[in-house]
Amino acid sequence: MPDKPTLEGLEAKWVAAWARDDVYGFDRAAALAAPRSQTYAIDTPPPTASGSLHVGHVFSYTHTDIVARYHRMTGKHVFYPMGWDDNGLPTERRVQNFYGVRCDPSLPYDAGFTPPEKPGKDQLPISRRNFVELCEQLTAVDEAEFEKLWRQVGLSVDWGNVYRTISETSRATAQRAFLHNLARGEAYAQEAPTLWDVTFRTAVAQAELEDRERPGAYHRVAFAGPEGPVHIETTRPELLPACVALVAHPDDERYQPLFGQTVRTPLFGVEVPVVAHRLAEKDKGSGIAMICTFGDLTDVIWWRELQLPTRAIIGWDGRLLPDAPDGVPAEVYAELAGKTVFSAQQRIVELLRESGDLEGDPKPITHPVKFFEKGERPLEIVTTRQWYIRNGGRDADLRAALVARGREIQWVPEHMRHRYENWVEGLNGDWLISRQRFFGVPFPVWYRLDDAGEPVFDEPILAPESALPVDPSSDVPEGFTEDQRGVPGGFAADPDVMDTWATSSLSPQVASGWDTDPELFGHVFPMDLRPQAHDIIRTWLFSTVVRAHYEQGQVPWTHAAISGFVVDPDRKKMSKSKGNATTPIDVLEKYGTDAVRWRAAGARPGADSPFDEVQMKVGRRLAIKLLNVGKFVLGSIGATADLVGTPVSEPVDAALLTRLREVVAEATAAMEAYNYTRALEVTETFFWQFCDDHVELVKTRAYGEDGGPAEGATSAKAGLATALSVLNRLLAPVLPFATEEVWSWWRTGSVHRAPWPTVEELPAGGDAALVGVAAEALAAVRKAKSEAKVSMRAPVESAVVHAPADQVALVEAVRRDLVAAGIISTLTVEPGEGPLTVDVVLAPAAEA
RNA sequence: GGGCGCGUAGCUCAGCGGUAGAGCUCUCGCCUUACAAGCGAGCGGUCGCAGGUUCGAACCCUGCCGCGCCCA
Repeated sequence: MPDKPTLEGLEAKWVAAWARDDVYGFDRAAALAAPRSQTYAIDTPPPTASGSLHVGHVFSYTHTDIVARYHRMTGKHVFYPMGWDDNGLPTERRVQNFYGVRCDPSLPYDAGFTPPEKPGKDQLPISRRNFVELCEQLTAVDEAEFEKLWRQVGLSVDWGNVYRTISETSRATAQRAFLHNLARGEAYAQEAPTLWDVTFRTAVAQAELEDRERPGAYHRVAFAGPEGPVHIETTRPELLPACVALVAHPDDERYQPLFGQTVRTPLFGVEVPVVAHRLAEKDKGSGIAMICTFGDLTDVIWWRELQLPTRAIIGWDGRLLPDAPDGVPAEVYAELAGKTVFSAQQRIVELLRESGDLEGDPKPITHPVKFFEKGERPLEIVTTRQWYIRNGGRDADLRAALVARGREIQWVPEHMRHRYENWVEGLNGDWLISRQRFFGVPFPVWYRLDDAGEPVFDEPILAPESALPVDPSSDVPEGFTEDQRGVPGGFAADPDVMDTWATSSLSPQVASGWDTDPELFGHVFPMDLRPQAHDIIRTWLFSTVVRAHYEQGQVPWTHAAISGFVVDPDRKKMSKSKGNATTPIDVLEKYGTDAVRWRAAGARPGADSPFDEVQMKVGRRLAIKLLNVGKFVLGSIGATADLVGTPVSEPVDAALLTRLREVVAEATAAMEAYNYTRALEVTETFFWQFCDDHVELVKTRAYGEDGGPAEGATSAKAGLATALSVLNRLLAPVLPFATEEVWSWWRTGSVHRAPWPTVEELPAGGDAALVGVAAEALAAVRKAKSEAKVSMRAPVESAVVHAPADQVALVEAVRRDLVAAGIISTLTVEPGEGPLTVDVVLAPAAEA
């Protein structure tokens, strides 16, 4: 035990010791030999390896760690893996920026390639394989940094069980699950209009959309009707060549005469029908709108339900296609071809003005526009061939089944269930899982090429499961040779990769060994806990439920614990992109890990909490206090381990331990309910009362200096030792470092493997009410001294306690300690009316 | 527009039918054989507003107002 205990250095010391002693390893054999209820399995969120961790991450991962530590102390085998989400677009972006390269799949692999020292002005095109290698290299570096931070945070994960979403196992798992989905008809490919990000040149899923308010303008444009002009108002006049119909509401009397007739588009003179549909809004603009292929998702619905032709004009790059669509005069379209959407709009507006078909000036408005959440340009809709997994967006029965799955999960807090149900019930399409990107899990699919070299999509060639994982762009399907790749009569790889969520939605399967250790998987799945933040309920949580529903016919976990965000003083979510993120490492070093964890524990599940450095000091103070009281009880007072649990003879000691039974019961119930905040609160409140009142009351007796019978000293020491042992363990999940330090001074083994305290290990014979009465009496004496502005060591000549009749005996019970702690010469106890009061007469020497 | 959550002391939050709580801040004290990075005491609130139910309402019900998040 050090002379002057401090928090500094505890992290380094214990992180190393825990690793050396494998304190947090998962004992597979022992777990499998025990009943399932003795295992606690956690589906840890794999952080985005290419991202950066901020204080918000530290908080939420700490929440999970507190739960894990609690369950470990109750004797369970805690299955607590860590994952890194390194596959996907964020990594591609980081590699592009870090090395100044871009992926050009048409280039050959360069075995001797080394990336530039510094990114150049222009991005250097490199082959897909070289690009993927850079992704692998950089994520490995990033992941090592993450692990270091997590160890410093004290996460008790099993570092022998770390997975990566791009690893061979993850790729095989994702491909196998996909093949199963395909075989069962749960996955399919379809050529369909798709929301498309023109910057990243990839399709995006509904879950990745967000609406952003953007300025726009209504352009009032005249179409030539049978009996004069028909005016529509549109924010996207550049889509005029893509117009296939006009639409109004069936009840709209203004346009009923036009239904079934045709009108001619301005500039292009294309005949388009006027149709009726319930989704047309009478009070929006002129009440009649043009349907284009495609301007927005409503256009897609109209196009599909009304069986309209397709006149696509926007290409993958967001520019107008080189050729006019069928039926649109090429000569008029020619000068628009190749323009961006923005410049095409400008030109069309000029042309409409010249032709007189634009009425008045455009009316500026602000309206919501759909964006890819990671994108900076509005999404377009292009028709492409994509892979989907059915998620209920087009099937009410499936939707209901998935809602029912959500009800099998216990949500913490309960109201987060609504987020899930809202999302599932609002789905309007299946889950688009293919991405036109490079660093991801490829689809294990090839296509035969016909004599014209066109892929035969109807008959995909699937990789055999025994061969997984495969890379169809380098592996060759059975019955073909590499020289047949890309030639007529040969074969071609499916060029796409799966979206990251399509792999991370299998995190329970990946982490639990579905593909590698069926025995383990059978034991730990469904897992006990999915911890995550509320922003990804619609993505990660939902997609994981979908995959387990299909593959295992079960929910993937029994509980979902949803953390809130750490927000800045303006209540904005902390995030790197907003520039308000606090780097965790500085805070951890300034206040110590335990202090930061203490603050994290103060954020209840689901509740956002503001980042406030002042609060860190409070946690730090608690951790220091624990070191100090430990040193005092074990050092100065000389309590020893063999006294833990030995009988106490003094009522004050018995009362303390009986009161502690209530604390243990309440803290345990709270932990079982995932309410670590409440567990800490009751423990902490008791802990400070223990330090400030109980220790102060009994220390003279414990020293054997109060002149009373000698058993009193033994009783005091036994009470202190027992309480310290219990408090040490109750605080261990939140303050792993300080508690381990104190534990090491007098016990063997790690406190984190010690049994969680139970009510049974504490005596029931005391009167818990005595704790409060003793504190009240002591406080009254202290108040007298404080008001007299004298030291707490000032002697008291006489004190007269007026106690309610039913408390007189309790005051008598604490007499011995009260006299010693208050340095009271004569203590009288009298029954009185009202609350307990003490008349204090200070000894003359003490008065000023 | 729909859903969910939240409005309690200057700040952060408990309490969710029976006399308004904690921590921080602030003020005033105190070297007390663990801790001055400490200890003691004190100041501070018509519990968002308005109705209703009840013997009794921060707490239950209704309606407003404000804030946040999710979804359109």
